[in-house]
Amino acid sequence: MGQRTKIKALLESEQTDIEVVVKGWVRTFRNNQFIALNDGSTNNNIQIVVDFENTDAALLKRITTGAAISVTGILIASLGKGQKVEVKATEVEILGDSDPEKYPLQPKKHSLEFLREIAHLRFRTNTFGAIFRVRNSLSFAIHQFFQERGFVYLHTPIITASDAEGAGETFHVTNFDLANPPKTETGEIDFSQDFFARPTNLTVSGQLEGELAAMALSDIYTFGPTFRAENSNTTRHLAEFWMIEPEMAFYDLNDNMDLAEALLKYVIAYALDKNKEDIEFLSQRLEEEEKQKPQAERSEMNLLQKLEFCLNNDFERVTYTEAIDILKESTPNKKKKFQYLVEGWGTDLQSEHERYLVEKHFKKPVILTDYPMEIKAFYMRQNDDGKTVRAMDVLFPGIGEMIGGSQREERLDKLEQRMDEMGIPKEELWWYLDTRRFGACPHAGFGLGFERLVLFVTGMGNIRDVIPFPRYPKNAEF
RNA sequence: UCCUGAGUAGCUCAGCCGGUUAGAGCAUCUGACUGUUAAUCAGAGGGUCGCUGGUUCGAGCCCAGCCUCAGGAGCCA
Repeated sequence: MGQRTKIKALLESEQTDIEVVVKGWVRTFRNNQFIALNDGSTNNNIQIVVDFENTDAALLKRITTGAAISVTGILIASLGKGQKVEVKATEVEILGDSDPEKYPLQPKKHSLEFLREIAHLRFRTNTFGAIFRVRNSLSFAIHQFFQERGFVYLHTPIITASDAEGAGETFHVTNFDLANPPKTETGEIDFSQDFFARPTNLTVSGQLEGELAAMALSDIYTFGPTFRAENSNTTRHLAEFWMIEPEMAFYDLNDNMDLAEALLKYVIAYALDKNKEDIEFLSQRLEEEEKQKPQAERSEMNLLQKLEFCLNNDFERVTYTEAIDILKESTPNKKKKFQYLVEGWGTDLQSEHERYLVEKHFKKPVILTDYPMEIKAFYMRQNDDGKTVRAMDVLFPGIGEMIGGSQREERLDKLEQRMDEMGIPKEELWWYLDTRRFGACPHAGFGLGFERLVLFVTGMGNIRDVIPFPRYPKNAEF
């Protein structure tokens, strides 16, 4: 018995009439003789032809949807239509049975909601096979992009003590017996007896630590899990998600934007090249889904066209102030179609405003910059006008904010002043402020939400479908 | 957390104005057929109508509370 060959290689094989061994999971078994077999190497199945008249009936009965089998046979040019090659089986071995009365996946369309409930099995569907192969490629491409440019991959801590970053609600980390935690004399929980001798939580961002490393290594990036305990119930938020956070010394905001745009284009192009078939499958899947919708709600471009369009056009770069002017003069604002009307300068943009700018006005990715200081984080570099900061948000159609970043405030006095104003405890972040005391330099960085990127490239509608086992309020199954 | 909608067979869904034994397609099982493409044909089995309580002679249907899911909003990546 020879080595097993993956189905992707078999389907691409130039040679036929050779003996092969294939292993995989049965998708369908038609007519008591045709097995559609898949091993995840490609979305396409290989057809196994069983000589049912000379095969034990008890064995045939065990070839059911979901069963794991090993097939030895001859790879031949297919005698039927619909596929180029097929495997004429000489031996079929059942590696793992799959009780058809209990196996939940059927050879038919299932709703994404149902598949979410059986996330441990949804890998076995065409859609999720494609999604996770694309996710893999995007992940690899991100490393390749940064490695080609001399960035250092930095592992920032998952457990942090500072709760001062203001990036959101945190999950606490402790080894206390929660039913009976040590108390101080005044009746409060005594964290001095906890594992780290202080309150700790899961990271909400590796940025502050990333900045420390950039102040020596020049260009670094992180790519790791991030945790937010916000009670967010949307199609674009998770409690546990993966984030890419590059941080570059001697970069200003323009350099930052250039890098962000280059990164996104690089990884999208990479996935289009490596996962053409998967993305084509997802594109077709979307088109069929769209046929259910009324004409007016269908998108103008299919998924492939959207991705190509994104590659071939410069992202629009607009300041917050310019964006407000555009929105003020926009038809939906004048006709009072917006739920939140745009009247003055200074408030944050609502989802509907971002969507109007990206999907209706510019019709391409938009980078908004120079937001009002009041609505942005303390570490963003202040502009000379005294009211805006060098922030940037990269907005994508259908997704909203894909990237959030800024040039960082490197001037100690400005930074401390802002921390005081916003009530950020300077003592806790002494180590962060030290970088401004010793060899401070202009620098910038951003955070890219990995699942939002996967969402865009796969064309999926819910972020819970582009991560293997999503964590969100009231859900940590699997 | 807020707004809207939904929860009926393994899956997708229908179920009239509150009225007899709750239906269909697919899946499953049995049989037939055997170059099929989510095979086809015939037959069969399969239900705590999300949960709890209430109204009523009678509730899948009406009311209240709760749970879960979806979409939108907020928080953000």
